[in-house]
Amino acid sequence: MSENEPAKGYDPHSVEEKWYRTWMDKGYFKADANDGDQPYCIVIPPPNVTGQLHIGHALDNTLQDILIRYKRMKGFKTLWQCGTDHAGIATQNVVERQVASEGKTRFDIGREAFIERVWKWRDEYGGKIVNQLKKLGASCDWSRERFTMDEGCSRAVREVFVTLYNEGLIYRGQKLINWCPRCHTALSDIEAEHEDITGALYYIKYPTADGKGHLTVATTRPETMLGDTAVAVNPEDDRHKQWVGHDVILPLMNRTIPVIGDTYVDVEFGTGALKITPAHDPNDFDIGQKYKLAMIKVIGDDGAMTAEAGRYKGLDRFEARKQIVEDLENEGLLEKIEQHQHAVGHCYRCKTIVEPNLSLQWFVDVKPLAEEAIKAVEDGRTRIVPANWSKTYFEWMRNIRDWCISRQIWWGHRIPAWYCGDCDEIIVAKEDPTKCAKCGSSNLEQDEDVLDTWFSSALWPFSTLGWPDKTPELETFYPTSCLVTGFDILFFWVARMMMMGLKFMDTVPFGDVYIHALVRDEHGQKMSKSRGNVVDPLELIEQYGTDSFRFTLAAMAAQGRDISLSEKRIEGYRHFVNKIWNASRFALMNLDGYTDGFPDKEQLDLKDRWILSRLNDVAAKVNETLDEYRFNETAHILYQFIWHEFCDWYVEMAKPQLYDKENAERRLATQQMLFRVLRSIVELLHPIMPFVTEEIWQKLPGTGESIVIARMPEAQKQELDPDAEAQMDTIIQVVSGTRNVRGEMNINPTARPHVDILCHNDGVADILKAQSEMVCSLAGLASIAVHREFTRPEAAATAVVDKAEVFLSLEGIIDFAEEQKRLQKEIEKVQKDIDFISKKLSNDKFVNRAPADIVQKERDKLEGFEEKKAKLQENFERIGKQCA
RNA sequence: GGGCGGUUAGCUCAGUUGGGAGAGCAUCGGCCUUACAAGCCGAGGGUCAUUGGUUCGAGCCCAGUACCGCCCACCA
Repeated sequence: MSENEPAKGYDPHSVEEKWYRTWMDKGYFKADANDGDQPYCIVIPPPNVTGQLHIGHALDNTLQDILIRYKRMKGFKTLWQCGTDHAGIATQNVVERQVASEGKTRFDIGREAFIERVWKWRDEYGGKIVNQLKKLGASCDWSRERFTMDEGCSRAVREVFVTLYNEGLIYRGQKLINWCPRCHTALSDIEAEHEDITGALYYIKYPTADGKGHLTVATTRPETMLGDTAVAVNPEDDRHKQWVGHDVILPLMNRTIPVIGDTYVDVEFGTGALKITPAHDPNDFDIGQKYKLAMIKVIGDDGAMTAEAGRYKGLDRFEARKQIVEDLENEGLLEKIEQHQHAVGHCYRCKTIVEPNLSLQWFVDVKPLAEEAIKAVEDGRTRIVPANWSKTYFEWMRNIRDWCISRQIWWGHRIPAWYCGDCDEIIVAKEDPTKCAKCGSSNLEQDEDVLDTWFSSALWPFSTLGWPDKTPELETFYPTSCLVTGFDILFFWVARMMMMGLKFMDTVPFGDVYIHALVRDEHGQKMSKSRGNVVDPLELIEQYGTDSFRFTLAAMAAQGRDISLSEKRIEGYRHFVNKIWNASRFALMNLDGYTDGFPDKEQLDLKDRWILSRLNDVAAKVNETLDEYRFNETAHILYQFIWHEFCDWYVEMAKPQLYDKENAERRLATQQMLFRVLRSIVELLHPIMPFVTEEIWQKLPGTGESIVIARMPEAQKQELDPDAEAQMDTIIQVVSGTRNVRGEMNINPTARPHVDILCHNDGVADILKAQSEMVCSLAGLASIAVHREFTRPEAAATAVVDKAEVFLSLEGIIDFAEEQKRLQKEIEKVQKDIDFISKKLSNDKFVNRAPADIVQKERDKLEGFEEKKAKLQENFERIGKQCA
């Protein structure tokens, strides 16, 4: 055993920790804006400070790290801008729970003290996800880590808010918004998740004021009737149109409300009569505005009925619903109840059913911003990959509605608006004002609300680079190169970054948006706590090592399709890591006598020229597929090449030469070649598997400081060698053919038989002769003899391959009947091929219309198959005689 | 209601210019051969959901159907 010999199995944990620390100490991840190279920048989708690394983060950040490491190795000046998001509602919820465990509410503590506690919480626990990203190997520039609530980001937020306000794109207004009674805040439209549930449609009679009849309305939310201020019917509707202009009595409240006629009402639905509750339904709100109806708010911000709800005051909204239905029934006003499927909005943070509520909030008029954002994708300034996501993007952008940005919580960027206590002035300013701009009063109070968390996230690509200051970072790295994220935040985040980037930087925030899929469980089910199928990436890393985990994610990341992650797969790739480890171990065990350098062209033998050609082909494909975000192809190309070409064939072919210390020159050339290829392999693999590749690279002779800053191999066209590949193909066919016979015939693997090869092609025969030693070693033979003319032996098994016949003497080794059966099977197989192609070639249309080269190819193939069949037939008959 | 995906080997999935279907795991047979049993050598397994069309030729292009999944949407 040599002192160079590494451990027999690869142990990821110590290696990972060691190298990550080293990389950090050496500052390899730090970007330098003043450096001369071309920039490449990715901004991280900032994880919530409250976050735990889940499988989605793992995929997202693995892909980003692959790109970043790849570009870094290609010599780009590379910045992976990282940081975390303050996550307003989520974080506030966490700290509120903490406070609740002490028996208090945030109101008991007060705003200032509460915010202080959130900061304290953040300082204590907010680093968790950052450390988890490090375990994943993420090569972020941690020295530039940002937080959406830090001083710089906050300044950017104010700058943007004030500018948009001054341009009239931010305004304050009474509108219907989605209200979460549990989080006690307004939400934007996309923060209300619509879910189909089976509810009920209640048919309620509204008696007419003249006492002569009634109109029946249908509603899914009877409790809102308390706030009804009209009933609407379609003026075309013969059933109801006579009531238009008359009044009805609102049951339970005994309020007289008008019947109005509007074509909005669908004659087909329900009874064709629609109750109008402007304060609690978006459509009713519009109708209410149109007809100047009163807006009566009967459901309060806590989800309980208000004083306007009369005797139902104080009841929870769902309790009130029950009570109202019961009361209507008692009064004989409930006509019927039907089952009804409909979509109900839920808070995206706490899943509580949201209430459409009338409320005074701040909004962004996004239409003008969206127009630019649409153009930028249309004309390709930003490319969405895969392209079909741009359809979704356009669809949303074209139907965009005003964005409600105020939140009634404490944790977040407080709205920079002050209200004068002495006049009606609203002051919106970057700096906190001391007195009213209109009346000079110092009786000012700042708006209590904070901004939607996504407001600050929308600025992330430029706020993190120093904006509104003109920094070298901004100059160098904006627009960023690529954004990598899941489709679930296409609207929340990507779309808004596009709008804000274009508005404030006049340029798109990123050239490419790579949208990846969702990670599901091994059966394609969405991972969720309730299903109990959530896998923890940190546990997978613990169990399989980071490299195999990352490789799995990359290998599964086919564009436009969700990932079903199975542990079996990760286990398989752990074997792959180990395979590479052991191949390196083999090379290092045969290091003695090695001197640095590379053999001259003349010293390269067939196997060397072949592997060099293959390596360059693979390098080309790795570069190409990474440039196009085809991560799964990159992974498969490398897997296939490393395992099945390099390990299975090249290393095996190198063995006899490495063991033969007599031929020092040949041995050295092979050693040098082995290290050269191995080195390129780990370099190509490094973006996907950062740790094991560094560990190996460091052990290889003549490398350098770190693989992190090594040069990514690129294809050298002059190294491609089609001749060598064709010749190796022959060798591989002969060896495989021989092995096949041995395997099928159950010949003792330790036996070292002699083999005769019949080959009429001089070129091929020469190659086989020249490589006879190699063929013997690969096929486990004692010797081979290549013949141009040869009388087929009586007792031999046969492998018929392209351009050659292999004869394995069977004296006393096997059963002739068995061999005959095997040959029969082979003949049948070939016959099928012949039939297929003959049919094709006898079709005039094919012969006449298909391109000539395709037709010729088919003819050549047919000739080959027929030749093979003839040989098999001959051998079959010869063996038949033996049987008899 | 609109839009987007999916349907390929027992399982999970690849298959980008249309030219006789691939991988990993699982299965079967043989090997502790001095890098690796987390391995080596061999084998079996698919009318590529369905119907029709374009084409000399379709897993791939077009149209329809079925089933599954996702997103968006103010029919109460």
